[in-house]
Amino acid sequence: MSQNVRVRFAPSPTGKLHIGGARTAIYNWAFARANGGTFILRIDDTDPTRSTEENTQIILRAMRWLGLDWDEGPEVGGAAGPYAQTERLPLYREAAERLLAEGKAYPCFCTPEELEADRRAAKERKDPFQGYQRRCRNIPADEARARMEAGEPYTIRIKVPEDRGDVVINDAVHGTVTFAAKELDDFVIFRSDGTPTYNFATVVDDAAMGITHVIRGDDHLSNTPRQVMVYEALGAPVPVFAHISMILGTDGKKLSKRHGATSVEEYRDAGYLSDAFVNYLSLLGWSLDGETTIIPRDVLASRFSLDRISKNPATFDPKKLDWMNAEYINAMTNDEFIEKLLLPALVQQGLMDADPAVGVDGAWMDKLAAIVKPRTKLAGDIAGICAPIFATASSLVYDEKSVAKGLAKDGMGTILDAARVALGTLPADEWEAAKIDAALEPLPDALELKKRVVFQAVRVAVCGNLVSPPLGETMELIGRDDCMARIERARTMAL
RNA sequence: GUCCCCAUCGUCUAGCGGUUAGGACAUCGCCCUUUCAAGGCGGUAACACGGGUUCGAGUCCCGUUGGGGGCACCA
Repeated sequence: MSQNVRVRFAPSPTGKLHIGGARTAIYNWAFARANGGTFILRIDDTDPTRSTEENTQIILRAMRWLGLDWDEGPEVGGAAGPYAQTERLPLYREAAERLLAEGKAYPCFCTPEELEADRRAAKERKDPFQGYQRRCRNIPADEARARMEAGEPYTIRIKVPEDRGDVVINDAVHGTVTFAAKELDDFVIFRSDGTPTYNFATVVDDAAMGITHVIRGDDHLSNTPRQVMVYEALGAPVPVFAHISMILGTDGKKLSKRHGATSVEEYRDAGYLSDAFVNYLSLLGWSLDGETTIIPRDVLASRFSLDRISKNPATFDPKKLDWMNAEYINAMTNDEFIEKLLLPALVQQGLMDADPAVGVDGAWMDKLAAIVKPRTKLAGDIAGICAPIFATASSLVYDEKSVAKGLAKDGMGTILDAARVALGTLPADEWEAAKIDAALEPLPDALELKKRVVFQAVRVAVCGNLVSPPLGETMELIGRDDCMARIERARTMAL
């Protein structure tokens, strides 16, 4: 890539940043980074009725969370600004007037009704060409000017050159795509209300901003020949296109609200790690080598390439995302885990003082992290795992089913009594996992019961649940006195 | 309707004329184990269909079927 790569992500602030948009942003960003290029963020808000400032902020926030830093765009500025289309209106007008003056575009006075009638007629006579019938294309220039000056409403249409042959697009992912010349339409570039249409504004901007590669969704592929017409009329070089396939829901249908979470912020709030999320999304339609699945963002930023983008539409698989998130969590050091996930979760649950300096025993915290980390798939799991540990003998919530299955049975009281005695021999300063385990270890034989039954009973007594992290570790963290008190309390539930 | 795109395990994909069709998620089994995780080992599972081209086709060509997208004074 010898030229200076300039790419852009240009979302419309008509909604939140969704998964598909996020992936497009990631690809653009990664491509720029891998080629020492410039990544531009532009807000395509030419549709004032659906665009909102609030959505723009949501998108910027999502981009920051994803860690996709832009070199030019809102808040950082740049030489090619401004970076919101509503602030570039004069540029579009200027460009349209130039095309008008050069005879590369013309005013169209057709009313919506006339156009609709033409469309219907074309459909009825099964005309292979269903586009604009070019009624106004040959109105003499002076007549057109007179009607415009008289205040007659008009749109501006691009004039597809008579001799323009087929439009051949060389797409970086699809290869050569040909659109027949007869399909080309004199489409509207300026509305009668004086605003530019998307296909025009985008090209004017991309040309003005020197965009070299347009990486965007497949849904724009059919628009591309139209846009090529604009580039040519403008006399601007046509960029390289890379059309990436859509992301589908688990049912193979286009991703929508009914597939559950579709916006980036929902994933952020659900407790996914930005790194894992970006890694997962980058692999939806791209591969490094077909083998590697864990791809840290710095590798993505150095190894991303257009030629390894897949043509297939991809189905979003939440299960794999979950796995990847757990993978990233597990790869964290204990300290990282404590700082980024454990502490914040505990503080949020009110289990810990907001001031991290208060009441945190480093060694204790490290042991907690060691048992919580491998059990955490999502940040949201932490509170549930920690709850029994942070409870007290009186506040601990006993799970009904667990009590019924593991505690409220004949002979269980005997187990608790034996456990209390065994643990009672352990001095407070020797209350550690290995010694707790050792103290409990002879019980099954002594009581002539299965290991499982014995430990189940103690587990439910101490943790309130049949499921918990390893007993010894857990009991060490809970502390001697509280464990004894819990067993005491549980004794009343056992028979 | 018309134009364009797409087609390998359930899912994401590797493959770029000769492979026991590879990896990952999911799933199943085993090991570890006092429960749950984590980890280790192993299994099930795919070239949509039909024609060509070729000594040889998952790979190239055509068609069919099936999905998706565009065809607006929406982006």
